[in-house]
Amino acid sequence: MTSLESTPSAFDGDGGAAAKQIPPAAVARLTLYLRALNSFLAEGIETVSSDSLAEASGVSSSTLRKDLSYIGSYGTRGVGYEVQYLSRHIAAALGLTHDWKVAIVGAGNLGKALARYGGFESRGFDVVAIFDADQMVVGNEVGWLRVSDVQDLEPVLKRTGANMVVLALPATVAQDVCNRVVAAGVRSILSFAPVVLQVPDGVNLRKVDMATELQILAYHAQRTQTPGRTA
Amino acid sequence: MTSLESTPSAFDGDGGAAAKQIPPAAVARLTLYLRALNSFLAEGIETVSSDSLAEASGVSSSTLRKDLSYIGSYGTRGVGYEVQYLSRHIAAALGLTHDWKVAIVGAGNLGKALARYGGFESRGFDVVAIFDADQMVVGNEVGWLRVSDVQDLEPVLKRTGANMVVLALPATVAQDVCNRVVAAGVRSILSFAPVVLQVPDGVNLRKVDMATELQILAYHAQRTQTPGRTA
DNA sequence: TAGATTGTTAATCGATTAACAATC
DNA sequence: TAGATTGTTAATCGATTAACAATC
Repeated sequence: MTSLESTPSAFDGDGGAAAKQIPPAAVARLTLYLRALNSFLAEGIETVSSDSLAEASGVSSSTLRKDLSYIGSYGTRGVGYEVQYLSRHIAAALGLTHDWKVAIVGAGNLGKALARYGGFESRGFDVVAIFDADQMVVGNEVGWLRVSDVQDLEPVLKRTGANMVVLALPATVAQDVCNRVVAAGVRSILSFAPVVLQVPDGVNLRKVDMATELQILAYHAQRTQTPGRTA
Repeated sequence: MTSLESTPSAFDGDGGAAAKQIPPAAVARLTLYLRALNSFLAEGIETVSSDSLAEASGVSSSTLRKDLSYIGSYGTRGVGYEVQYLSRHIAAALGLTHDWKVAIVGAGNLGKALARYGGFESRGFDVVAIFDADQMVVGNEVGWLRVSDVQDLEPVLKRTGANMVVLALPATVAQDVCNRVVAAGVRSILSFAPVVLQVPDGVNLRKVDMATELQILAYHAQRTQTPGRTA
C-alpha cells in the first residue's frame, strides 16, 4: 500500500447497530472493572465513584472514565455509577451475556489445573471437554470430565459445541493441533504453548507464556537490584 | 505538572555504564526473539536475517530491527545476524546471564503445575521452594521439592535465596501473602491471583489472569461471530 | 443553590511503520 | 562492483493524562 487508497473501513460511519470498536487496551481494562464491580456487589456496595472503582482496579480515574465512554454513558454526574447496572453493561459490551464453551487440549499438569480452575466457571466459561494424546491419560477423570482422545478432536468439539479452545500442550505439537482446531471451526484460541502460532485471518489467538513473564521481571530486577552476582 | 520543569531524567545523558531504558513493549518482544533464536540454534542455523527472525517471532521486520537497536548493533549489513551472538546479547540485556531462584506460593492445581513445568528450568529459572497453607498438603512431594508451610515463608525464602515469587493462590489471601513476600525483601512477583494487588514502589508485579484472557477473546468473538444465540 | 462527579476535549506521550542511507 | 540487509530517521498512529464544562 503506497499512497492512494487507504482501506475504507466499511463499518465506521453509523450504519445501523454496528457496535463501535473499543481500543484493545480498553477492552483488557474493562475486564478489570467488571471484576472489581462484582466484588463490590458481593460486599453489598450499590454505588461507586470513578475514583474508587479506578483505585480498586489499579488504574487512574481518567483512564477509567475514558474507557467507560467507549461503551456508553452509564453514570450519573455528581453521584457515580450504580454497581449492578454498570456491571451488566460492561458484561454486555464484552459479550459475556451468555456462557462460552471451552475445550482444553492437553491434560498434563497445566491442562488439568485449568480444567479444575474454579475461576473459569464463575466467570461464564464452561469447560466442556479435555483432550490428550497419551493413551495412559485418555479416559482418566479430571474434575467433572473424562479425558478424550485427541484423535477424536473434531467430533468431540462438534458434539460439545465448544467455541473456544485452550492449548496446554508442548510447543512441538501446538501448531498441528492448532490447525485442526481452526479447521474444525473454532475462532477463539488461548495458547499456553511457548511457540509462535500461525492462524488465518478471522481467528483470534491470545498467548500466555509464563516463562516470558519471568523474563520480563528479570529485566526489571536486573536494572534495579543486580542480584547475587555469583562472581 | 503544568508548563515548566519537565522532570529531568537523571540517567539519560551518557553517565558511565548506565544501561538505557528499553521500552516495555520492546522488552516483551525481546523474549520472543530469544526464544526463536534458541530454536534456530537447536536446528543448527547459524545466521538469520531480520526478515526471517521477525517471521519466526510473529512481528514485522521493522519492529524487530527497531527493538534490537535499543540494545546495540549486533548485525552485519548485507548479511544478517549471527544466531548465537545475538542470542547472547539479548539474554544479557534481559538480565538472563545468571539463574534466578523462584519460589511458588500455593500448591494447588496451578502451583503444582507451575512447579513441574519444564519451561522454567530450561529458560534459567530454578524453582527452589513451594508453599501451602493447608497442613494436609505441607510435606507432600511436588516435582523435586517438598511443600513448605507458608507460616515459614520468611525463613525459607531467606535460606533458599529466592529472588522471585509466583503467587498461585486464592484472591482472598493474595494481598496478605504478597505483603509478607515484599517485607521479606522480594522485589519481583508474578501473580496468578484474580485480584488487584497493591505493592510499594520498587517492587515489580506482573499479573496473569486466565479468565481475563478468555473474556478478551469473548469480546472479539462476539464482534465477528455472534455465536449460538440460545434465543 | 452549592458541592460533587461524570463525560469529553485537547495535549502529551509512547509505539509502530515505512522508507532509505549506510555499509557489508 | 552489484546485491543484500542493517540501523536509523521521520511520519503516523494509538494510548494516556489533565483539565474542565456539563449536569446531577
